[in-house]
Amino acid sequence: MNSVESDSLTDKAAHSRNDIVEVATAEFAAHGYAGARVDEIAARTRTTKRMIYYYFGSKENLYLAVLEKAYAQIRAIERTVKIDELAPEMALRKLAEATYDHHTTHPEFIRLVSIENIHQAENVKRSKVIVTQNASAIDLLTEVLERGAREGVFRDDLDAVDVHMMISAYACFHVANRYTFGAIFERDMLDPALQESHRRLIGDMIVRTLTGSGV
Amino acid sequence: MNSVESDSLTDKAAHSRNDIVEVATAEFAAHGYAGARVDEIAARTRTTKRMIYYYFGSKENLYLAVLEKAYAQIRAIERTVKIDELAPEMALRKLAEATYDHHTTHPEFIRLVSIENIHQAENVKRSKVIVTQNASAIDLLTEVLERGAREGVFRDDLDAVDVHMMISAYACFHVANRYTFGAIFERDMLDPALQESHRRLIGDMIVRTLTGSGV
DNA sequence: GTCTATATATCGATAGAC
DNA sequence: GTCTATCGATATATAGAC
Repeated sequence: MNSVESDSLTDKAAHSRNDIVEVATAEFAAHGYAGARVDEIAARTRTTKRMIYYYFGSKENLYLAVLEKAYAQIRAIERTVKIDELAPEMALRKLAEATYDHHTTHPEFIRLVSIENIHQAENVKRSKVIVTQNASAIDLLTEVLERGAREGVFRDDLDAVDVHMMISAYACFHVANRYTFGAIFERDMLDPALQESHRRLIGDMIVRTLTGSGV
Repeated sequence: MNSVESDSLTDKAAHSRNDIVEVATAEFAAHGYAGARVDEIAARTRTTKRMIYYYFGSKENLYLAVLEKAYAQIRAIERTVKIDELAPEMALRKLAEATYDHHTTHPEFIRLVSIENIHQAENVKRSKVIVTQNASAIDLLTEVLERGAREGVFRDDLDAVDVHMMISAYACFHVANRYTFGAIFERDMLDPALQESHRRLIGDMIVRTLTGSGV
């Protein structure tokens, strides 16, 4: 009996569950909720379709599990930025870049959000944990904006939700609309050769909107 | 025989086709491609399911017809702006506002674009007319940016596709992510009470990104 | 907990009369 | 061109042995 087989049953079960959720994430992100096939998910795991229903009960519950795991992973985006050590403009730029980096490296998450919006966010609404965890995403932003406003470098007529909206819009669009945009303008927004300039652009956009003047 | 019934057969056929496409647009936008039901579309038209297959041959072809009609309607967004009569900053602001106005008043279109991206734009790619028509969306923008750069009011390291990306991102996000954003931050981005300020914000954002300076 | 086999429902697509 | 009725394929979900 080798080390893998000697795992306890509960560990194996947890592993199976994770395996299923991981494959299901890819499947839902690739084909939408209705387009995803439970058979296909089962075929790509080491378990069977019977086990999916044994663990999750239904396709809908499996989708909810996928959604909660995906949303759980973005809690910590802002924590990588050391807000207090930076001038407000630089802190704001770093926060924008952190969101940009996360979204461009987690396309499945963005696609799941798109799918969820097609269904009017009914599953997100149902999950208390998703809402409360993610609403805190604007806490650090609020801090930075208030400090910048106190110091007189930021305008004070935009709140953190407004700014988060602009940041998310730019970062989401890169991933969510990659294919139609690429087809029409013949430019892959996620081309590695463009990453550096697009990363600079989101910082410019946000900082200038908060600091600049314009007609 | 009244005026309606005296319509020629071809007119009636065209009317039926339009009726089907219109209902199908709502159905696809509401449930995604796989989630949309041909039976449901038929039930909401004055024709029958048999007629849908008679006219369009398949669900996929019907979806393509829906997509082409939706994309055809956005050709003229920029034409409403009298570019030449305005200073570059104001022209740019007006172009951004025109896109914002279009997207926020055509949610079905934005939802179809989201759905199309889930399917990696395979249908948009198949339609030559969609690609060529929409690629021209940046022509006026190019003009304005070049004029602004010549006059020294705009930076010259961003091209029209970059700027179009920022504008589209902001405008699309409002509609496409309305529900998850609303669920998490308890703010409806399309609330009429916010429309004026959000419309001003997209203008600020774009103009300041092009003109301003920032850390 | 895990397998094979199968029930049950639904959906896209079609037959054939008029 | 338009209808009713229905086929055939496929999908979610479950039965029951081990």
